[in-house]
Amino acid sequence: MNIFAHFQKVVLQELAALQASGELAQGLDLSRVTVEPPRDLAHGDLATNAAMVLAKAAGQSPRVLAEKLASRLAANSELQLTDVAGPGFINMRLKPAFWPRVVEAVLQLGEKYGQSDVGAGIKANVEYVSANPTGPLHVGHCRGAVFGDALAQLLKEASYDVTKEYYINDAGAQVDVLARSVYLRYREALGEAIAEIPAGLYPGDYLIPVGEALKAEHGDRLLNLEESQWLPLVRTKAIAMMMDLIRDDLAALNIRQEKFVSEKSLHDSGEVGDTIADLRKGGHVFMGRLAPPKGEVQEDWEDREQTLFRSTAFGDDVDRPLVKSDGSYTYFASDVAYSRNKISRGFKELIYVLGADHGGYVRRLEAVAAALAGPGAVKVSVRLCQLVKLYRNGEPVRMSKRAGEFVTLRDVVDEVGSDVVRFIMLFRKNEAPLEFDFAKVTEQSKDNPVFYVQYAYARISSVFRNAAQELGDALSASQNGTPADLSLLTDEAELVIIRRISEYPRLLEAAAIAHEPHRIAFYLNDLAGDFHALWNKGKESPQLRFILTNNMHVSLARLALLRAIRYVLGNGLRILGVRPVEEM
RNA sequence: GCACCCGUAGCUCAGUUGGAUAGAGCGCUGCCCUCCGAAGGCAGAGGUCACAGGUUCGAAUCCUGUCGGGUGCGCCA
Repeated sequence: MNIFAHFQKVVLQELAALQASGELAQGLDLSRVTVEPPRDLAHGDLATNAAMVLAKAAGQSPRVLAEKLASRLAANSELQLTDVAGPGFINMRLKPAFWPRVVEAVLQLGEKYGQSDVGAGIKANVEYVSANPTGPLHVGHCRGAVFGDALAQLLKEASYDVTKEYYINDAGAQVDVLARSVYLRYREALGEAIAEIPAGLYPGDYLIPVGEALKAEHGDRLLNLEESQWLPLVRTKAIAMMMDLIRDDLAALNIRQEKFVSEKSLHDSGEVGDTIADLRKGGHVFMGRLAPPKGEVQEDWEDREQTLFRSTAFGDDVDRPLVKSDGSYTYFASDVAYSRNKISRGFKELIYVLGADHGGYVRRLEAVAAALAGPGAVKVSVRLCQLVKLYRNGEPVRMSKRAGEFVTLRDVVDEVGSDVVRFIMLFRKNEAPLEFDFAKVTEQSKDNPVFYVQYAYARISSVFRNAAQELGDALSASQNGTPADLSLLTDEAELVIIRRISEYPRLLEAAAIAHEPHRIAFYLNDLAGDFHALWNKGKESPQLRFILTNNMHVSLARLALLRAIRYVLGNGLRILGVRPVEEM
């Protein structure tokens, strides 16, 4: 139940009636007609911009058109009063009897309340994390991981057919470096003294178990082989174990992607070559020269003719090379093949969650999809996540790049818990930098949104524990179908909450369309604030408490409202991937 | 040099994709509470939405330019 969508329909019906009676021109563009909550409650419960949007095309003044529409809306049985305000807004106030229906709808729909069908029938692919399989995830991966996961869930709640995906970069030079690093650990496992890890290799201790696994599997047989012989073996084993490590890290954040695509497999299967052939057929590939990059002077710049993808035809800044000077494919070439792979699996929306340092990739990813699928056939949406700065009691956490001295994702999750990490990472829009202070995020106070929201949920749960004792049978009867009289919810603080709850479906839909899960987090913080305010009123005025043994009807109505609040809090937290807590 | 992101209260940030008198938390000021319905409450002050133009009924939001901060710019992945 989305009351704004509901009354938008009502407004459109009345506009059609005006057209039928000749009071309004035919053939108007009605797509911009909206029904929204007004910014100021004094204006009413709903407002429509219909008159202002249509005035020009209809050849009428906004105020006159608004008056006509308002007088028709005034006859609606659900509306108490309508009036025209400002430049032509129509403000509508709902009859008080309408609000209980919102609460009823929440209680009836429960965990489904707020879900939308805007994405029905749309296959969407959300690719996130996709870190190189060369070691454990570090804190920098946290934000994209949480963002991608929450976005995927948000889209699911809006009925998109979502696949959560990870692209394994297992084909480049960095995995050969990984293999050589592991080979050293293998020799170490066999008893050799390896001293310091040479520069250019991965020094981390997390590779020691890989060396030992190789020893267990092969004994000392690999020692006598040429590098060209042992490297593929070692590499395969190392990548597999690194991916297990990464999957464990993600699991610690309750992230489980359902599809892992290997870059190497795109080469092995011939898809990279096929894709370039496709592009060539489409006239998107040519031999040409690139201008040297501006800015920083590149000493090893070599002007040469090379195989290029004409991405400038789709709005990119420069054309992109597909083949390196040694004849092998570029990373970009396998990226193109991966795009084609996704498109061939039927996805209509390709969502990439990347770090802010990948801003330069947006245009070329859009260009690739347009070239492969045709302009506009597949929607590409790149979400860039800005950096996370770590603090401890206000002091920046220093991270040395030497010798593996970085803060891992696991360090952070182990210290504060996945719920805190997830909520904080989502309590900022993705393109803004984020500060993460270990002290602040675990603080139990109003300015810590994680605590504030979870506390609201826990407080409600606590009310129900007490109510079960104090109200007993009457409570269980009301939960088993005997409806509470919700018209008894008349306090302003209660109505504020019902209004807030009524906005949730609209908010969820907008957040899904905009790919902005942070809106859910902010909404939950607001809803929690409304609830805490109501709770505090009950401290001042005992007659506003939830559990009233001397006024069972009011008490049951308020408990019904609390149940509705708890559903909405729970539903929102589910999108964020944060567990609700029954008690603190 | 070019491209992209950002610029909103003293601080940290929201702002329902163009709506009405721009909001929240912290901090500040003033009252209230010492209550396990605990991990405080209520109220107030605080704004040239970086700046200058433009688009229209209407702009923090869209377009152009300027200033400031961040990120990136072939044969790495």
